[in-house]
Amino acid sequence: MTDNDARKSKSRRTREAIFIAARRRFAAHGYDGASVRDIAADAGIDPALVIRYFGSKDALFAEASDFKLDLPPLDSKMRGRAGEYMVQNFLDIWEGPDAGGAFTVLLRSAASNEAAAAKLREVFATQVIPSVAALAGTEGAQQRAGLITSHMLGLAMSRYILKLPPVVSMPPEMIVTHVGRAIQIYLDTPSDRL
Amino acid sequence: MTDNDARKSKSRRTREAIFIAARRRFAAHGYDGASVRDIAADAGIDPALVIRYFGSKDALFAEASDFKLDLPPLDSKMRGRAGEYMVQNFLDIWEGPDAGGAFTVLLRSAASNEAAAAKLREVFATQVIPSVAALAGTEGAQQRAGLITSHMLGLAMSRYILKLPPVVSMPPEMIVTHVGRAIQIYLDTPSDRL
DNA sequence: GTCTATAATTCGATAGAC
DNA sequence: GTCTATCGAATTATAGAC
Repeated sequence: MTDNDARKSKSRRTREAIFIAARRRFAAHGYDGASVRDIAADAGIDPALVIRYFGSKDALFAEASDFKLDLPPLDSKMRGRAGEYMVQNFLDIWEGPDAGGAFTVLLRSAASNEAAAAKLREVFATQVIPSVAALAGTEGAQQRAGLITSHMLGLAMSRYILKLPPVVSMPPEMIVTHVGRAIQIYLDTPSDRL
Repeated sequence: MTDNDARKSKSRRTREAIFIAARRRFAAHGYDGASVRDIAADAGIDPALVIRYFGSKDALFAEASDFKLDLPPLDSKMRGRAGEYMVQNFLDIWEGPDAGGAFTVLLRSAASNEAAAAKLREVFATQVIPSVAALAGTEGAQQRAGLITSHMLGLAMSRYILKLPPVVSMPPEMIVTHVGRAIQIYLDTPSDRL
């Protein structure tokens, strides 16, 4: 390993440290509540380096909140249990191995930051609606997706952001069962009854 | 009307102007996004007066976000349609004559402001849970209220905060019908199946 | 590649004249 | 009762030494 490689490697690790600290700070306190100084302190480096590596706080936020929902392909043969499946997948995003991730960053900030809200709308339009359309047909897919998202986002708000005690202590299986059933109804409602 | 009365009256009107401007600013931009200077500019007065009348920005926020859900009494004789009734009532809070009110202030700020989140939890505990308990019995009332709130808050987030296009353009009757049915199921589920 | 020092704003809050 | 002037702290971002 040459000196050049060593430097490059250290540079990459510094950038990574900043990125991880930023995602955690943004997730915990939102865009406004997380300062560049705080992020730098968490990462153990100087605040100036944050700007040097990412250009601006906005650019860092954009990168920290960029993510794919990664909805697994839901074909029509699993129709009957798609609701439960979607809720389980949603819980995995929040509570799985890489929790505290970009989704928390986005939702927490979106309420008072227009850029974050716009990105959330984009995720909805490009990832949620097509996924619902693939499952229940294109007709009424926007309304179905809207109703489903209304429930899912509220679940995330209640459980992870506001931390309403009864929702926090609810076991995952209970959430999957009940919310899954509600989602299933939204998927099964005939288009002409929407 | 004496000089004293006139002064008092003007004082009251100034305070009112500050309060209205504050509620609108907080509702539109959240706690952090609304500065005392902005609020004063909207009210057409000097920033120092905001502090003079309310003591601090925190105190002003507390007053602007204080509200009662004012859930109408739901007795058990309207059981079958309670879900739709609750959703209609919820829509009225947001879209009725005094929209842009304290609820918007609270929800928008709660995502990144712990004080606002705490107040929202208090509203949930002291107003939502008892109302659900009166309707469906005390057994499992917390879980029922949690599931119902998960849907309602998500609806508010989608329609009023994030403004997801399909949810924004959804006619109220459609929301009442579909979300009302989901709420109804949460109310009707037997306690031993929760 | 990293840090010190600081510029340029913006914030909430205060003191005191009128 | 209202405003002018300003303080002290915090913010993002930059310039330049090492």
